[in-house]
Amino acid sequence: MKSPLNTTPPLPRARQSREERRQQILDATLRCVRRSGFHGASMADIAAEAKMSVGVIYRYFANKEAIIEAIVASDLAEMRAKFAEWDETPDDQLLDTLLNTIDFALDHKYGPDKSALALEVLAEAARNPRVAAIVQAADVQERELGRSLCDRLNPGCDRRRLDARGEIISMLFDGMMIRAITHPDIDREALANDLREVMQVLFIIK
Amino acid sequence: MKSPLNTTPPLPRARQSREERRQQILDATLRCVRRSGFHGASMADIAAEAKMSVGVIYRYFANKEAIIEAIVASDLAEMRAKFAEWDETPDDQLLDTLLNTIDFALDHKYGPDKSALALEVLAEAARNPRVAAIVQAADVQERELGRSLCDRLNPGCDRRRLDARGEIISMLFDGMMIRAITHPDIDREALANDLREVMQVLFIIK
Amino acid sequence: MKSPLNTTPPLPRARQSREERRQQILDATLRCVRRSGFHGASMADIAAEAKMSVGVIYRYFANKEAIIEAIVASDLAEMRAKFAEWDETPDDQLLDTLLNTIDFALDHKYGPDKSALALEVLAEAARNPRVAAIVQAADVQERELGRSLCDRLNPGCDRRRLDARGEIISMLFDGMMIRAITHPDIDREALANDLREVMQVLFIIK
Amino acid sequence: MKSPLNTTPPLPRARQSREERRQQILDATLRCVRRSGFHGASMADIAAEAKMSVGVIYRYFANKEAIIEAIVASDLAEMRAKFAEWDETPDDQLLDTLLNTIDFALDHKYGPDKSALALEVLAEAARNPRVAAIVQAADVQERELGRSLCDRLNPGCDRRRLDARGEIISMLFDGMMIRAITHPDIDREALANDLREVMQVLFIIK
DNA sequence: AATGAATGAGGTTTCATTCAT
DNA sequence: CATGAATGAAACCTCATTCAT
Repeated sequence: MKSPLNTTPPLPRARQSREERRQQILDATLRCVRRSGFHGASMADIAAEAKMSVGVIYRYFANKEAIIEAIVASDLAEMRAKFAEWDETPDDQLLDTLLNTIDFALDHKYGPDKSALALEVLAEAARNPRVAAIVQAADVQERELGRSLCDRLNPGCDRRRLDARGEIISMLFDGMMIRAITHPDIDREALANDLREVMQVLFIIK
Repeated sequence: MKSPLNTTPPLPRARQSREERRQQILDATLRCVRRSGFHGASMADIAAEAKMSVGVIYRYFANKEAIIEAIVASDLAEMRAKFAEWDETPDDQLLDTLLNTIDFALDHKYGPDKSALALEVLAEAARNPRVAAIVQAADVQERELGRSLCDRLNPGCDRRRLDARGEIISMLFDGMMIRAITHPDIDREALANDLREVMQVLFIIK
Repeated sequence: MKSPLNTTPPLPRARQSREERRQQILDATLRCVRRSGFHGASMADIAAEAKMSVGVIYRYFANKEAIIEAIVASDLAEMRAKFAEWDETPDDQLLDTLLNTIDFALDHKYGPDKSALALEVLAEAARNPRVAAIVQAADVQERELGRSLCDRLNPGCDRRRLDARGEIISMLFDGMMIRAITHPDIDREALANDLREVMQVLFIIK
Repeated sequence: MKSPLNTTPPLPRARQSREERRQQILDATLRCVRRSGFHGASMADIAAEAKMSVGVIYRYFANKEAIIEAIVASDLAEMRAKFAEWDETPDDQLLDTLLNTIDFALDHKYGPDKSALALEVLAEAARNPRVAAIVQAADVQERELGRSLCDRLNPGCDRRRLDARGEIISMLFDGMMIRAITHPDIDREALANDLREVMQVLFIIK
């Protein structure tokens, strides 16, 4: 012990922890990316937004791509959290819980920022294999979780049909993000009503 | 004044019309954008791909943004052509025709390039108001066409419900483009079967 | 024919040929490198020295390394030219010609710039495998030429000894470049006299 | 005197003396410079190699240049030690001792790292007057020592000739460092044999 | 009209140096 | 004294756009 008198942590620890600093950079990047896209957001922009110097960012991320990957990963983690929540719902409340998610999903996906980021990520994934790998790995997990939900709603159902139905449900939710761009001012109430009806049909196979 | 007085054409007249030239540039850009995205495609790339000099491109488009806008517009025009086709289908064949579109749609949307471009466009639209305007204007038209189709399948149905249902159908087709990225290797046959069932339900309200 | 009246070459050809432009860049780089070394010479410095913009340099060289390699290559080409000259000297004048080279070599190697560049190249070669390859490939040729000269002076001599002697002679001439740095103000006259004596011994084996 | 009043040593006293610390830094720098050259070795690299923080290095050296200068000086000191050794050799063993040095010199100069560093230093000296001054001051001393050796081998010889011969011998040894780069895979045995013969001639004037 | 060489601002990244802790 | 996070200038390189030919 260099100084046993010192009660504060031996390593003087920065004002902010390494993790906080990383998050600060990710938050700033998020704002920039929403404003200008991955390629439009320059490191200088990000640094300014995070109120840091350009150089310091490189102490926390190897390069710009690493920041992007971190954003993608954290964006996907959010969705996984949602699934975890459903996983703990009792069987008899599951269908209702899922149907009630519709309103939440609509608000979420039609939020202007949320979908913009997701589309940015997807466009990037369409070309950047590393991003594609992250996105697809996350989807594998989501499908697994989704399948177990579907299984509980349709006990004994053929797995092939289960998967196909899961895929269709995913299309619907993913499609919302595109509709949020192409038709931002829908009649959300009418849509919610109809969606609930349709979803009920989709969740119960046959 | 180009020189309307000049009756004899001393200049051997452009081998290609202005419109052909524009299209040639757009085609080249499309190939570049699919390969590297809007920002990854440089004017030099485009010029090389179009077998022109960079300078000449600026005689046909004010700047790179203008080319992008033109591409977006032409991409959307393609979809309008599809609707026009359906518009001419007799009532008694309409549902079948639409259901048969599913296979075509799957092949189309799950094609690697197609969705990449669309997502590129949508991500751009999420930020660039001019692109957003183009995309949304196209969607207004598509919805109009879609509504008339839906109306023929569900005579006398409330317009609000019609629109909501149209929205949901759009979500499904749009969602395919995202699924093409996140889950490119689906069991397309099982999916097509299930989709046909689901679509039948979606097309017929109530 | 775009303009049959135009007697000048059909391609309007830049004011300077591509080759001239390349040389202009190499010359500017040479001045910068002598002043500040390979790493000290920035692309901006080179551009300023060549009275060009930074960007144009990249139309002629892929990157800074390529410029360096070109400099290295041209530096080595110079030496090869010297050998070619000796190759055409008749047998009975060869020894005298070589001995007379000593004065030229001293002036050349002790010139302030010449050795600086060579050492820069060698230091780079000591670490950069691509540069090392260029330098060593050139040396293979030089040795071949040197061996044929040595062979003419020592007919029937064992090749192994021939090569060793050639190596020693190379050491002497290469060593001059280092001496030019560590002891720039030698008594060049006394040195030339002694060198002539020594060389005579070196050229004639045994 | 850090604190002569303080009889009890509350601060555990630096484990290493200031000089040891300096040497530690120089050693680390040496390893880094051999690996990547003066410009390639970053302060962070050096700190990591020396297992210190960057900050502490600045307590021992004003800046990076000062470290380099210290390295250059220490590199030259090594050679001086060699001369001192010879200085103590009795006259009747001197020539043999010197000739036996050849094998050592070959191993030393053809070592990959050694010459790389020396060339790095020389290239730097060719541009940086401060480094040039250090290198040249060291050479003055080496020449003095060399002259006294030559004098013992050639008693009563004219100083001008002595110096010239010394210069030529220096060229040979310095040249080895360049040959080590341009022709690293020589037939070292044949070379050693021939060198011994040649050296014998060089050491004895006339 | 067409060319493609030239421009130079702006992109990402590195690194010597400082200084609060 | 030691630390290592922070700074920000400067490095290399790219590219949309212009313009002399």
